[in-house]
Amino acid sequence: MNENLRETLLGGQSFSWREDENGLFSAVLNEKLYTIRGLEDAASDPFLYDYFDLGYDYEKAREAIASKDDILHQAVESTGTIRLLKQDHWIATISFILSQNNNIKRITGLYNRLSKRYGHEVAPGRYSFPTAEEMKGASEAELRALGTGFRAPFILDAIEKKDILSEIDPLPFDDAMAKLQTIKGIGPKVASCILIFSYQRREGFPMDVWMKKVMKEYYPDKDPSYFHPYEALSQQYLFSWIRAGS
DNA sequence: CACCAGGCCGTGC
DNA sequence: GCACGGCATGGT
Repeated sequence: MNENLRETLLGGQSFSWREDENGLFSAVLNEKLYTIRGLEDAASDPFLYDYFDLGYDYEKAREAIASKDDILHQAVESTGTIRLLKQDHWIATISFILSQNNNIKRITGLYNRLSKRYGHEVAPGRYSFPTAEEMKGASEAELRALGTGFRAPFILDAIEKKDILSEIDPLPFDDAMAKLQTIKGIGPKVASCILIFSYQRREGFPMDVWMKKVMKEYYPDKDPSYFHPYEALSQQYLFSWIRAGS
């Protein structure tokens, strides 16, 4: 089994995780500090089993994607298995609002500053990401002071409209996309990330600056439906591949 | 100094 | 409908 846990956890779908000098991954989730070395440490924990989507056959998907065309074959073979995490709706929403016109390193920094400021300490020096309720009293000036910049009013709007997040699940994909985009600062790219990495919608295909490059160069006459039924996973492999230098 | 980062909003046509 | 500038901040 060739799993690329580092790419899954630190490659841009979650900003909750960090890797220490011994190769251990840790994150505060579900009011607990989780520390794992590999997926085998997650299988026995019900929360992590769900979070890591362990019930899905990623090996089968990987093979299906790799056999689709030469580019996908290269992309898949360039890395180990990438999974689609099942993250908390609120955390994913704020995370990807923070992600716009930003880079992974700085997004992670903002995530941690919000946690320290509005969350609570769960283990020494480790803070939970704040719930919408915990962020309720935040002001725009305060959020800007933490470095969120022009995204500050978007976060405030998300707090205001947090109830939307519990109404997404039953909706068809396009309706779910549209509903998420009623929150300021959420456009098509951010909405698709939220749907994939929190609502298990595998038909999402986030188009960021990297993926626009991939599509223009390798799939000029194609659109995301070409990758059906593995849109999201194909996108993850292509994203990882192009970002690593193809 | 420039340009970029897992984009979106407001405006103008 | 599409094109464009602006936007906070930190890194290269």
